[in-house]
Amino acid sequence: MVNAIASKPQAVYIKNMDSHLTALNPMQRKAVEQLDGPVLVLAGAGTGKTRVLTARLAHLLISGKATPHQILAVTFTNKAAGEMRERVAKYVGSPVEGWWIGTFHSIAARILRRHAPLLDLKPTFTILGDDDQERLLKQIMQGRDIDTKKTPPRMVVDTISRWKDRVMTPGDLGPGDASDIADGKMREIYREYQERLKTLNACDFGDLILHCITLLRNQPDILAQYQRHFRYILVDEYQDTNLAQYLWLRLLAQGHQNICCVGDDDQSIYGWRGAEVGNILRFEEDYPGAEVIRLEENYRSTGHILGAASGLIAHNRGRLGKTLWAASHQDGEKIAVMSLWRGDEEVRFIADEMEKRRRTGDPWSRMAILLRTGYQTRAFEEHFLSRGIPHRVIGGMRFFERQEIRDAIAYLRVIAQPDDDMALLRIINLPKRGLGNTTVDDILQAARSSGQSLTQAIARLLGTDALRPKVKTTLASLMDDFARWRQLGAETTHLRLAETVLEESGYLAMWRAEKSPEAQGRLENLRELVSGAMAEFEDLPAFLEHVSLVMDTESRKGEDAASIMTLHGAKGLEFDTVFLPGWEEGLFPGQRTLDENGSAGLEEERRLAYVGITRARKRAFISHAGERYLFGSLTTPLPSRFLAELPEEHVSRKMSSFSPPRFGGYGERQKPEKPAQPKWSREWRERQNAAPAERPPAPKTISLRESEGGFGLGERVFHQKFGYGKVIGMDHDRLDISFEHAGRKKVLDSFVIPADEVGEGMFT
DNA sequence: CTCGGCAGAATTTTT
DNA sequence: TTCTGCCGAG
Repeated sequence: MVNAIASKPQAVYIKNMDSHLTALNPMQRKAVEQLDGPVLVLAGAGTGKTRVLTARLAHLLISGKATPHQILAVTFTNKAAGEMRERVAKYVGSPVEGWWIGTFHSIAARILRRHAPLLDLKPTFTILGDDDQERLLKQIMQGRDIDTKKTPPRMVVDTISRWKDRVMTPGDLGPGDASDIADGKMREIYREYQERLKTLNACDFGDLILHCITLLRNQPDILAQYQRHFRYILVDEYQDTNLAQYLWLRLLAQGHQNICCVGDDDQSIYGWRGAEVGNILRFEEDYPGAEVIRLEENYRSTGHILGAASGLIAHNRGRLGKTLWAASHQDGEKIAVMSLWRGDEEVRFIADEMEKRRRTGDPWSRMAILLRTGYQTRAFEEHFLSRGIPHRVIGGMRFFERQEIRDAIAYLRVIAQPDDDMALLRIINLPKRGLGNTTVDDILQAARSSGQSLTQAIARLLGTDALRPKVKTTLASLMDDFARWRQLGAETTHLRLAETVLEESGYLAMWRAEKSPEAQGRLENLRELVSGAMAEFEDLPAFLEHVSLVMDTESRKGEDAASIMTLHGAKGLEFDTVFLPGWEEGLFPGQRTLDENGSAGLEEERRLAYVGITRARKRAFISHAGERYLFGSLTTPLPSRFLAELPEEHVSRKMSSFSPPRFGGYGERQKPEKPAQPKWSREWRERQNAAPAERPPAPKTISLRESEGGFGLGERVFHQKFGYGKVIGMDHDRLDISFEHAGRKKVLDSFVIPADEVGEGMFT
């Protein structure tokens, strides 16, 4: 049985026996060399965490304490796992295939497949993505007459996932749990959901860990095998583990307790999806005698950046406490805190600043805009597009989550696993075949009452008169198609198969027929799926397993482009120049977080701010606007409280001198005059005055244009809407301007500024 | 069954 | 503002 766990033993050739220890600082070296017993490595941002992790792995091998197969190394993301594999491969001459380096979920799935029958599953069980989960739950809810409008299935999915994170089965729920959701029927829904999963021979992501725990708890002999087998355990991003993952690790580490967890409590930003900072805070209690090693020497950022970040995070309670210090003795530039009048001005300011940096030789790829929410990206994207700034929006819709990709995969799933009902349901009427809700419900009904899968039920119904003739013909032909494709799959490559299926099913034709601009992109994605993603795998089953676990593909990299992404997406990355816009109350910290999670939520937001600042190597710009269009209406947010928490000695606060327009804009309906100072300016000042002495002074408005009419004939000016132009006439406060692109217009002088004040001149 | 129109909502995200 | 999902009409 133990041999079943390990794949075939391989010889390990070590390159450069000691190279993994050179160039480590004393603390890093300790973290690498302390191999036995529980170790917690508190690795602050930029302190060389990955390097320690891989060096430690190499050290285990070199010291002869373990063979590759006896080490379990767990990460959260495939990206992190991939990087670890890659780095380890540099130390070791053999390929790292078959090693136990992977994500929690992929390793759990691997264990689970070996013992599936013990959990009432077939080893071929499918892993449901969240859209499958959502559709399944929606079905269940509708079957129980629960209004899916009042209770969005998404919410139910999340609720169940959170329960699974906390290892709660339907039986563990008290009557009070989530009684406010779904008419208080959550417990029954959850129970039915689990039953349906079993029937479907499927697991969701939570189940992978949960079933594993059940297995290890109920089968002491199997647990003992794994405990013996994994002599050393390494865990990355420990602060992100949830209760289930924590227990899973505990089970495996019991006994030898050779577990090394690396993490940073200050970078715990996934509480909302079940991560328990408590796991890392409690480590020493959980593993008595644990060695705690702090990595505090930061190799990434300048002194000012670290000072500002440290000062901010110091406002959090309940942290283990670390003091980052800069390895370089350079303080660098202070963090620039920018107060701007309007959201669009903020966008323009950042674009200006980026272009300026670009002109001095900084590549775009070393600049990033980090945002609290996804929808904030749009404004930047649009502006960058119009200005020709190369950029990349990271995050967004991932490749395997795209509709067309999931559809195509559903076809392949039905071919590989005829009983995969979720997949069949997805494409049964796609492209439209006249198999609508009524028909599908009938079939579902029939399948459920006979305990068969959909495919089986359809086969049976085709032999009866239960179906309308038209429907019967359609279904028969669809089933014939699948039978033919399965046959084809045995004869040709999975790539060829995929092409044929997409073509013959009419799926490609469906998109070709659509005239929308996206349709073209969808076809390209499908081509990419076959020639790119699928081509990397041996056969269809291998590809499908990968797909169910991995929702990520590397989009084209290597091109020089600035990054636009959420703060969450930026964790683990670094850039020379980082822009952090939108630091406004309600947005960052987000209103909803505050409402729902109170001070714990606030602290997590603050950690997010900390993560953002510490992404910067050389400089950071933090900004907020006094007015911002949000969902179509104008808001006047206050500056984020985090701005006031930044230590004064590490920031320089600047304010836009661009006079706020008193009207909506040229040619538009005139709005009533605004107060001389925006709301945020006054209230912020009040807050500053009320605050203790160490609070920063209120930002000063220095050079609001003294008076109107300061323009001269022939002067080059800039207008927010019309761009650059030359003054060719004046009449009191009205200027006659010939714009370079917009032509000749008459505008109020308060709408334009001298062209040379655009960009750097905009601030004092 | 399909399509068009309208109402309502709109963090953060991995596996 | 923009997207989604639902309902009603054909």
